[in-house]
Amino acid sequence: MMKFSDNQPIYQQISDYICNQILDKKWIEGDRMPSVREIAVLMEVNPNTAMRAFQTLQDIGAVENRRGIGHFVSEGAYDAVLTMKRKEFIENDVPQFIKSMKRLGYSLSDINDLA
Amino acid sequence: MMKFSDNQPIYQQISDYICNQILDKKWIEGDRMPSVREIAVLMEVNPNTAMRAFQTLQDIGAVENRRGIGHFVSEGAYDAVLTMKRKEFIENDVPQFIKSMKRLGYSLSDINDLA
Amino acid sequence: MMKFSDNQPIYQQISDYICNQILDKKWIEGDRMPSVREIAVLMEVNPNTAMRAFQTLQDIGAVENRRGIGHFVSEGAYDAVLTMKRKEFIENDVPQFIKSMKRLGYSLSDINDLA
Amino acid sequence: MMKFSDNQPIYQQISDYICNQILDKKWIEGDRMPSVREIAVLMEVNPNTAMRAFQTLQDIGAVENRRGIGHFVSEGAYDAVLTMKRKEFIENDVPQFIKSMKRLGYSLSDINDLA
DNA sequence: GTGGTCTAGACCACT
DNA sequence: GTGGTCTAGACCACA
Repeated sequence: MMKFSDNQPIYQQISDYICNQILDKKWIEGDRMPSVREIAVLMEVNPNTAMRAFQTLQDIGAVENRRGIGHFVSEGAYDAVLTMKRKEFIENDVPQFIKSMKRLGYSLSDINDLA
Repeated sequence: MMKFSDNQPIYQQISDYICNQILDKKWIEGDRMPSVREIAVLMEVNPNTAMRAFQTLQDIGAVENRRGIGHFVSEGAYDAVLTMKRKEFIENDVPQFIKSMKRLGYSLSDINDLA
Repeated sequence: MMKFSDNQPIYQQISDYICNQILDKKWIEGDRMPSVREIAVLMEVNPNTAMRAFQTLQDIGAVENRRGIGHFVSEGAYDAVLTMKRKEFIENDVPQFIKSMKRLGYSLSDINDLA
Repeated sequence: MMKFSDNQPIYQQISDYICNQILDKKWIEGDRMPSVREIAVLMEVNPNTAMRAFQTLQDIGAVENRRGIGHFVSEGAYDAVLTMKRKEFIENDVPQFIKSMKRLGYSLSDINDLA
């Protein structure tokens, strides 16, 4: 169902995947998400690992839990995730990318050609 | 002396730093590099960690060891590093960057404005 | 209708709420209580959860069930609840409160000022 | 070595214990803490459980980790913990305590006599 | 030696 | 059924 890379913890890859689902509006606010066990089966992962993904999502306010019922995409999840990811992107990814780019002798128009 | 991030091994951060010194022509081919111990002290790092950084540099042919004397920037180091880093950049960094960028609703011209 | 905290079972929060109604003499002995279904709807809770709240109240003798009719505040409910809650308060809550208070550098007169 | 209560997760009781050590100045900033495995043995708990305690402490900034070396009481831990615990106390514990107290017919001078 | 991640599987409280 | 916690034990990367 899903290929995991080795240089990042699986639970993080799962929570990133879910964030992307939210950003792509495939899962919208209020939606009930698959249960921990379902995710575990779908992604061929231990339930604990799936659980941990949900917990990190809860920490950033993207997901909330109704006890005994399941996890839901929380109110304002889209904005919360978008804002957080954009901040990370602008503050970390972009400067680092630009720095590497310049060091390696490329310009943004080169990137444009590649994209 | 140097701040290390948590999501990447320290030895790799050190070897990246050295690669950048080479790319920026601050250290050029034939230069004698600081000893493992000097690096360890300067960067407040375990000597084993500094050693491991040198080993990865040796593996990619950027550095060579003259026994009993020290480490030197090897012949052709600049080209070797540049080629390798460019390959990584084009194959991994650029596609990933573009994907994030699109998902977050930015375009290359936005990036241009930020840079 | 009601906000539930996460660190305590909902059925317990409901039964506490009802105990408080009794202590505050808002519901007095012999009063007919809302039905399980009514509670469930009002509090947006699973009927089983509401049911369980009633059961714990029955266990401590605060509520009695007349079959086919409904739940009633039982004879002596006020005294029973008061006695039980006081015991809990003196034996558990007070010592724990005092301990936290001291550790955080407050005295009872500080609390008095806050209250 | 330590008795754990049933109505709170063990990992939380451990992290509370550590917070108290910090508040009581038994462990001060910069101190190296026992390793995860040591804690696990001392407290007769699974290493994962001890680990989780450390992680919650890291989240609140009381503890930091030097990779491959161990966990340390972080700079400013005392203030961070004190501030956080005080906030919780004033905002949650005190009002709730006062409310119970009044409802059960006690006054602060009664509490004073008990303390 | 250290922490970090993961699996397998159990048990529990709650809805 | 749901999530939450815990154990036992493994493997890995890192210092």
